[in-house]
Order: sequence, then structure tokens, then C-alpha cells
Amino acid sequence: MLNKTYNPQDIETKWYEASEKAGAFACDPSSDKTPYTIMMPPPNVTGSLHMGHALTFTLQDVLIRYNRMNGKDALWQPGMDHAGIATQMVVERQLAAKDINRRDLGREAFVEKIWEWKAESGGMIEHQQRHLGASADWERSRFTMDDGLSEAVRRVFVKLHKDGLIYRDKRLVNWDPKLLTAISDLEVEQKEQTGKMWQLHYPIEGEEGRFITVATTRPETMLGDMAVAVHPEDERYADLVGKHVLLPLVGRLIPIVADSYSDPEKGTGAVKITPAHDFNDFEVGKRHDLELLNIFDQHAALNENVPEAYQGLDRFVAREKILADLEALGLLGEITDNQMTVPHGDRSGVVIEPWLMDQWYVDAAQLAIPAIKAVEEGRTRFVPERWSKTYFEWMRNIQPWCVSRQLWWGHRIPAWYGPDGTPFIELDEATAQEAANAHYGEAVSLVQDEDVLDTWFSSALWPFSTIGWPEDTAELKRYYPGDVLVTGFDIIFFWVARMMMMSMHFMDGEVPFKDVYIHALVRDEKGQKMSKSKGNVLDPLDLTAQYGADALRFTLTAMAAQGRDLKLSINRIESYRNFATKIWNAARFLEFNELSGTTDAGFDMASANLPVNRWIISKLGDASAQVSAALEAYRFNEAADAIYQFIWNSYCDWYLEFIKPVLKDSEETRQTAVAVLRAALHILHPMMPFITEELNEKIFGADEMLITSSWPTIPQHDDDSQIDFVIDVITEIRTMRAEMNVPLSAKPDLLIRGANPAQQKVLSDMDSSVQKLGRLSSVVMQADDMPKQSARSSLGAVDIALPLAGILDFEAEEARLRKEIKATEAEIDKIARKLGNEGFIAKAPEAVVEENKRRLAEEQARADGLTKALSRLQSEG
RNA sequence: GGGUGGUUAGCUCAGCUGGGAGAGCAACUGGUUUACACCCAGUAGGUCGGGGGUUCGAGCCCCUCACCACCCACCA
Repeated sequence: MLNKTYNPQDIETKWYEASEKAGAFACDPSSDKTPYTIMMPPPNVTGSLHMGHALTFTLQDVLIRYNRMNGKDALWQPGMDHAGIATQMVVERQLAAKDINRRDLGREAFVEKIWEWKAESGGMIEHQQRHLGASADWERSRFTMDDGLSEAVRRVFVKLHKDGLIYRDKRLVNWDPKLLTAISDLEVEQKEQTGKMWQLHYPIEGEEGRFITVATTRPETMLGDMAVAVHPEDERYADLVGKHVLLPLVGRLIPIVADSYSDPEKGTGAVKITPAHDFNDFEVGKRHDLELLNIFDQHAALNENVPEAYQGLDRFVAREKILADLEALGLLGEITDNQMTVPHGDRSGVVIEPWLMDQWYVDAAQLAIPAIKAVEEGRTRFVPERWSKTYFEWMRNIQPWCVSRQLWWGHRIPAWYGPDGTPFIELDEATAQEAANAHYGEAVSLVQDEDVLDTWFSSALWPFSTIGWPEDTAELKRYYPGDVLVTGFDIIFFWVARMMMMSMHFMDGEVPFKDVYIHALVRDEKGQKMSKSKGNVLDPLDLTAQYGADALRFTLTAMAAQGRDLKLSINRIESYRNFATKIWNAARFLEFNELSGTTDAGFDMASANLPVNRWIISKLGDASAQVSAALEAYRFNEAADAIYQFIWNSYCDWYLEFIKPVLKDSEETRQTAVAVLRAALHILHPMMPFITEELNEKIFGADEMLITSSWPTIPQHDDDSQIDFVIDVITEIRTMRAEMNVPLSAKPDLLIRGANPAQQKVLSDMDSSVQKLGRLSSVVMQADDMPKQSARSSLGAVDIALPLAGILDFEAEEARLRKEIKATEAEIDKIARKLGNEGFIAKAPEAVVEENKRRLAEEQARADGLTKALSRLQSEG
């Protein structure tokens, strides 16, 4: 016997383990089925499951399970990302607690520590994914730093270098002075701040008492100034161009140059140029051949290139001292508040400094060309389509990608330097050594590049590196390209774009995935980002513990339509938990009626004759088709709605209620009740894997798990004749009702659950089938003999029963009917009151006729309009 | 500065190519009748942000205004 309510905790683990043990998660490269591939975005090895993960993995799992059931050989390729900076920080923090610094430890020992940490604590997220029901092929799980993937990374690096698409360059980078590494543009977060803008007066050389005034938000950079720029057409400064200023505090003579970068409208129209510490100034410096003077060390403290008084000072300390010193000299001008955005490291949170150094760059603009084309040509399709605009926007303006990081955790750059600094980029040290020896004509000692690669470099290879590349494996042939990539819009640039670029280059121009489904990000119910500091984090595992994984999964699926933000609320989850309970109880109902264990093996739904059975089967067919269509179009919410409404409204509210009186006697009905619910469990399974497995076994005694079973085939009934019949009957009923002066609102529950004998009589006449409904007039006659109240109820029920019997879309028909009735009721009431009567009067039919005439006229007008439009179109050709 | 999305019931949101406005929750009324109160039956609630246009017909297309988000770039 089933318990009274569904208790998810009792069964989830059991079914998950059973499915995995049965090998249901594994793909089968030797199978002759069509492959279906989803590359799971690898979560960070440091990660733990948050709501965003829960959403993305649920949607992927729904697709995987659905396709698996539809005869595909499904590969959901899981794995984890080594997450360079994030992981290094975690381990550093742990060591710091023991008062150990990574530098004391040394590189090798530190990296060893990280591997140890990974072995112990890394990958917690996989367990959490399992709780959620993720049916990934865990046996094939990959790690971005495992041997195979590391090999792929080296290959790619070397090849890109040989192709001239990776190069070393001395440029300004975004330097994170806390993490002591360069970061890419994407890892810089612009933060809105109120800062100050200071005006500085620079004395003009040879013109005693004359100054040029510049404005800056970073006064400390003035120590690195190499020029002052004014606009070539700015008359205020025309006579100064070519002259020099004496840089205060430093005493360096620097030129005043004309450059259109300077905007006469902004500030004072004169701008200080610090080529080594500002991206724009760097460009100006190039044009005017200015020296690049680096004034910071790696911690962004001032270095030996500044006057001794400032050396070693932190940039912000130096700022104050410089301002004070300038003020003392009378060279400090106006100070104003200034609204500005300041670049911060997205990991460290500190202010980023543009810093001049050698780094490795990927020529992204070149790689982007085929990647853009692939999307333009629709070989890869974004869903929703508008995200392709975002993709194009970025790809068409893409900057060189700085891929080197001054970290220890990551893929070491395969570059070795000879004694004179010549780099040898090869797959391994031995090959580099050979190349170097050949180059120098003698054996030399090489030093490997200290840096590692950006984490995203290795994840960019994910679509092919995980299935064997660079080896030409069977998996690579079979599962590449993937069918769909499912991810959030926040990593379109970081990841999607880069996978596109790398895949196009290394997979002979074949796209990595056919579709990219971009889903929302999960927010709390107020639309706030979930964060620990706000205390609004909903932990998916807490929720699965409380409401069940199925309820959480279904909630996320049903809410997946939302544009950018998915505002998750508890009461939504509750309502889908209730849905699980509802199904549970429908199953209990079958059990009570001794239908549990009944198999439908010998029962063919197509053979059903009773209208009520034909009707529910037809509704089931609709639901199945809707779910399929919706999932294939990534309209997850529609899939969830369709099966929800079928089970709750059609099956539970109507069908089960309606068959109660006949269930004992009608074997066909018993079989149908079972067959339909079983099929519904199949359809629901991708969204609610656990409860469906449990009921499939407990109630239906199925041997085969749903996860390995096939999507149900529902017979289609040809029902046109029935529809005509029903329409006739409905018309008749309406007339009779009016003749009998009964109120028109329906209370079907009174009848269906019928209490009094007269009602039960009506029901028993009706329930057995459409043939009996043919004796409609007798039913109505009986109703006529009943007390008023009963008659009303009976008629209400008949209204509902008829379309049911006719396998019509009775809900829509019913809604229409009720609306119509309501309108006429008001009309009738009015007349009744005029005549001094209570309730309804015999004139009702006329009112109904009038109303119908009016509606007919409306319809006619509409039809005329259509005809008119049509003929106009025709005449226009 | 460039771009994207949003504005539909009290709340959170669906509404796919233009053809009689929907769901969940909340509210209200009635109901424990042999699956389910995590329930059933029913009711109420909308100038689809404002204005203009196209069309026989607009929540949907075009123009415009307002407000709210987000992304990118930059800021002397």
C-alpha cells in the first residue's frame, strides 16, 4: 500500500542508484541508434551546487532523458573545470590559516597541495548533481587538467602559435595587484563610484608663471607622465604645442603634443599622458613616440623609477602624498566630485592597474571570422534567437585575448626560452630542446615559461577534448558536434564564443554544437541576485530535502521561459510538490480500486469504445504531442504546463471523477485508467524522474525502468462523427433548458458525486456510454420530475457530460457555453424583473434567440471582413 | 556613448508566424461525497505602460514618449 502522502526522501536515492547501476546513464558508442550529445558545462572544481546549476542541469537532464526515451543514444558528457584563480585562492586561503605562504612552499609543492585538496574536497558538486537526478555519463567524466585534456591544450597552443594565432606581445594588461596576475578584459568588472577629479598645474618651460592645467582621477600616475596632449585645433593651447612643461615633483621635461585624443570639451582640454599606465595614453604615446615609463611594481606600489620620496609607497598612499606636496607648491587646482567607473578584478575585488608587460595573446579577431560565419549561416543557432545579436556584437569587436596568467595552478605554457630569450614553443620539453639545439647549433639550457593559461583556454576545447581529441577516437566521430549547448547568458563571451572559435579552427570548420539554448539566471523572489551576504540564497539541496528533487526540477522546468531573470519563489515549489502528491494520490486511487499490478500488456488503447475512455486517450495524445513539440523547441515551460494540466485537470479532475461509477464493471475503463496513467508517467519522467519510477514499479509492477523505456505511442481516434453528434445534442439541450426555465449555471460536482437518488439515476443512465446519451430526452424528463435544485444540477452535468462523451475539446466548449449562458442569464433576469417575476421566465428562449442572432451578425461581419481582405489580396496579386 | 530585454489579473509570470486575453499563488463563496485539505466545486479580478499609425482585425507589426533592468565600451 502506498502511504498517504508522497515522501521523496524514501525513494530518490534508491532510484538514482538503480538507474546508474543498470547502466542507463551511459552512452553506447557501438549502438546503431542516432547519437544525441550534450556537453555539460563543467562546474568549477571548487564549486558547490547553487540554484543556477540546478536550473541548467535540470534542463539538460530533461533533454537527455527525453531523447534517450525517444530512441537516441544519449551522451551527456560531464566533467569539471580546474578553475585556475578560484581554486588557487581556495587552497591559498587554507594554507594561510596555517600561516603558510605558497611562495614558501614553492611551486611544485603548492601545486601538489592543490591536487591533494582536489582529491579530498574537489568534486563535491558531482554528488550534489546526483541528488538532483542528473543522469550524466559519469564514467566518462573529465577534468580540464587531466592528462588527455592537458595534451589537447598543449597541441592547441603549439598549433595556434605555428599558425601565427598566438603570439607574445608587450602591451598594457589588466594587472591585478592582489592576485599578482594579468587578467583578461572579461575578468574586469567596472564599478560605479563617486571619486574625485583633481586639477594639476604644470609649469611651462621658459614661460615663468605660465601653467597648463590638466585634470586627473589618478594623480599618482603623474609621476609617469611623458607628455601633455591638447587638441590640434584647440586655439587656447595652439601656441603651446611643441613647448615643454616641467613635470612637478619629478623635474622631467615633457612635451606638449597635439593629438586629437584630447577632447577640448572635457576637463581643461589638456590631458596628461601616462603611456605606461593608461590604455588610451598608451596609444597616444605610440603616435608621438613617447617613452614608456613604468612606475609601479607588481603590488602597485611605486618603484625605483620615481623620486626617492615616493618609492615603495602604495599607490593610494602615494596619491595623498603627491596631492599634499603639489598643494604645498601651489600646483593643485580645483577639486571636484566625479562620477566614474573604476575597473576591479572580478575575483580579487581590488582596483586593476594597466601595467606594461609581456604576455601571450590569442588573435581572437582572426579566429572569430569563421565563428561569426557559422552563426550567420545558421549552422549554430541561438535559442532564443536574440542572443545571436549579443554574440555578433562582441565577436565583431573582439580584442586580442590575453591568455597568460601569473599563477601556478593551470596549464603551464609550453614555451621554453633559450639563453638569449628566444622562445621555443613545442609539445614538450624534449622537442623544445631539440629545436633549441638546432637553433643555437649547440646544446643549451632552456627555461620554461613560468605562466599558466587562462582557465577558459582549456574549457574552450571542451566540445572535442572531452571525447578524445587529438586522438581520432570513435567517440569523437560519433558525438561531435553536440546537439545543444545549454547555458546561461553570463558566459556567452567567456565560454560559448571561445568554444566556437576553437572548435571551428580545430575541427575543420565544423561547429561544436547545433543549438545554443540560453536560459535565465536564477534570482530570489524579489529579483535580487542570490548572495551569501544578502542572506537570500536558496540552497537547491535544502529544497530537494524539503520538497523533493522532482518538485524542484519541475519548478525550474516550468519557469524556464523567463527572459533574463528567473525569480524563484517557495510557493511555486510548494505548488509543484503538491502536484507530485496529486499524482501519488491518483495512483492510490487506482490501487484502492484494485488496479495496481494490472498490466496493460494485452490492452490496446486504440480499441477503447466508451466515449469517456476515447476522450481521455485523445487528451493524452494531445499532451504527449505538446510535450514533445515543446521540448524539441526548448519551450520547457510549455512542456511542463501541458503534462501538468493533463494529469491534474483532465485525468484527475475529470476522468477519475467521471469513471467512478463504472469503474467496477467496465473492464475497458479499468484498463484505460491504468494505461493512460502509465503513459502519463512516461511523459512526465524526464521532468520528474523519481516519483514516476516509483509509481511505475509500485502501481504497475513494471519490470522496465522508465529511464530505459520508450516514449509512449498514443493512438489517434477519428472523432468527426462524434463531434457532429454532440453539437446536435448540445443544441437540443439548450432549447430544452430554456423551455424548462431552469437556471443555466452548472454544478457538475453535485451530480458527479451525486447524493440523491434522482441524480444517481441520471448518472447511471449517462455513465455507461454515448449510446445512452442518445436517450437524452428521457434524462431530461427525469430531471423535470426532480425538485428544482436537482434539475439544475442534472442539466449542468449533462452539459459537461455531452462533450465528454463526444471526445470534443469539451473544456473549451464548456467555457464558451458558460460565457454565453452568463450573458443570456443577465438578459433573462432583466426581463423577468420587468414582468414582476422571480427567477426565470418562459420568454427565455426568445432572449436566447435574440442573442444568437446578434452573435450571428457579428460572425457574419467578421467573415465579410475576411472575404474582403482576401479579395483585396487577390486583386493585388 | 553603443546595444539588449522588459512594462499583461493583487503578486510572479506565460501568451510560438496578427484572428474572441491565460497559468500558479493570493482573495472570496460553498464543500470532508469511499485518491488527495499538499483536496474538490465555483466566484471575482485586466483601458495588455502612455500616445499615434498600418490592418477587415493589434497584447503581438511600425513610429513615438515614459519608466525599469541588464550587457559592452569609455570617462581628463
